Amino acid sequence: MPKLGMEPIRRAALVEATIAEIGSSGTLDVTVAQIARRAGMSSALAHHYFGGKEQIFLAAMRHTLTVYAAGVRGALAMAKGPEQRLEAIVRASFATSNFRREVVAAWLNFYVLAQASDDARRLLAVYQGRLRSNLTYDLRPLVGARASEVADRIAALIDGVYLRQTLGLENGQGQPDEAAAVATVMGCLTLELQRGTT
Amino acid sequence: MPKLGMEPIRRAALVEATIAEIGSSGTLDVTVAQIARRAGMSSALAHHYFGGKEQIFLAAMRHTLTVYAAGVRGALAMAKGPEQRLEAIVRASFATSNFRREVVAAWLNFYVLAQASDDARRLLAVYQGRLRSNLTYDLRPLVGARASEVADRIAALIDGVYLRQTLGLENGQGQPDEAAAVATVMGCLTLELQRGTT
DNA sequence: CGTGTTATTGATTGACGAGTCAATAAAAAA
DNA sequence: TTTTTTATTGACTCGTCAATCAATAACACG
Repeated sequence: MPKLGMEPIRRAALVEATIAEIGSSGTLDVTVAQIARRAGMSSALAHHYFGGKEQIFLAAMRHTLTVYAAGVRGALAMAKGPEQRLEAIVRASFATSNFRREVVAAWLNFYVLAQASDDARRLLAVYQGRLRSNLTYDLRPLVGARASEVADRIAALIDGVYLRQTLGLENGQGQPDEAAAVATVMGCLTLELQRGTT
Repeated sequence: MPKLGMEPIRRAALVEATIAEIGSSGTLDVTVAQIARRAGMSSALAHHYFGGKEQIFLAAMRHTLTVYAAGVRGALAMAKGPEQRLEAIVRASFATSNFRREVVAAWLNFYVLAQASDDARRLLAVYQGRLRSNLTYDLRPLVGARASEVADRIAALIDGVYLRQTLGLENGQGQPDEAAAVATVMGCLTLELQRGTT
């Protein structure tokens, strides 16, 4: 019984199912049929709306990125001063909406895809650019000329903490430890701020 | 014209070819035939010696890990005192033998595989355990109780720097910047050491 | 020499999966 | 009510690829 206006609903369901399926298999080697089944439709319909497997996955990552960006904006909105803003960025990076097992798995696979797909590479560059720019902006008043260098370090550390989550959860169950992740990064950041402009 | 004692030679060739092939495609989606062709043999022979695709890849990573471990041991051998030893570990992590584009690509895919394959997970755990243990051992006299925390941070940073290399090289050519990588990690480490036991 | 062992491959099998298409069904528009 | 548009799927095509196998060739050894 086809109802109208299904497209956005189907798309959203597929995006969600894609993340879930990658999270549960760990791999990008998920069949369109699997994703579609989880989203409650036939694989033909998935192809109909997205065109192809890679496009489904890119849409999923675009969505993840959007959620992440919104989180950062939200956290920044209520931060006062550079220090608080920096902490807001870090906290947002590990906020529960992004820092779930499935999402982390998707990120990891996204990095892999970025090596082969130009579209994925561009998308990833957007994320990295934004993060870097956000960090540098608020680091400038605190560490001056070192802002750029420190931003790189913090960004790498954030990515590294993500990366380690994928394995830390040996079991396959359980969610990442948000507080520990924030502490790890903030520890480094604090030291950098104490050092200041040198 | 079959010559005897080919097995070790073939195995080595396949291991090397695997890294190269993954490096050039970026993906783990490399066919056994591709690897075998690059190694100068038929795919049947590759199966003959290794049994299956995953085993070929695991052998390649085991080899990479061995080379890495040897590098660390070598660097440690000529380091005097904890500070020098720590720097040796960091430098070895980014030594040219490990820190090549293809090898980094292989690492990345290895992390992905570790989510799905128990063998890969175990192997990765070995690496992480060794790194952590090496770092903690030499951090203890310098930062005392914080050793464990700092080791985690440094290890995450190292992994993060690796991760970022995969994308930094937008072109697909060019090799990672060893000096910059070392500087990034040592910068953090230096701050931690300055802070000392607090 | 035979006989067994190691090396090697072309050809084949069997499975799986992406993407297409024609057909069906319901709602909306005319 | 006919017609068009949107939704939806089962069935099919076409490739690809891992893995197997039977066959061939050279060497070692008694």
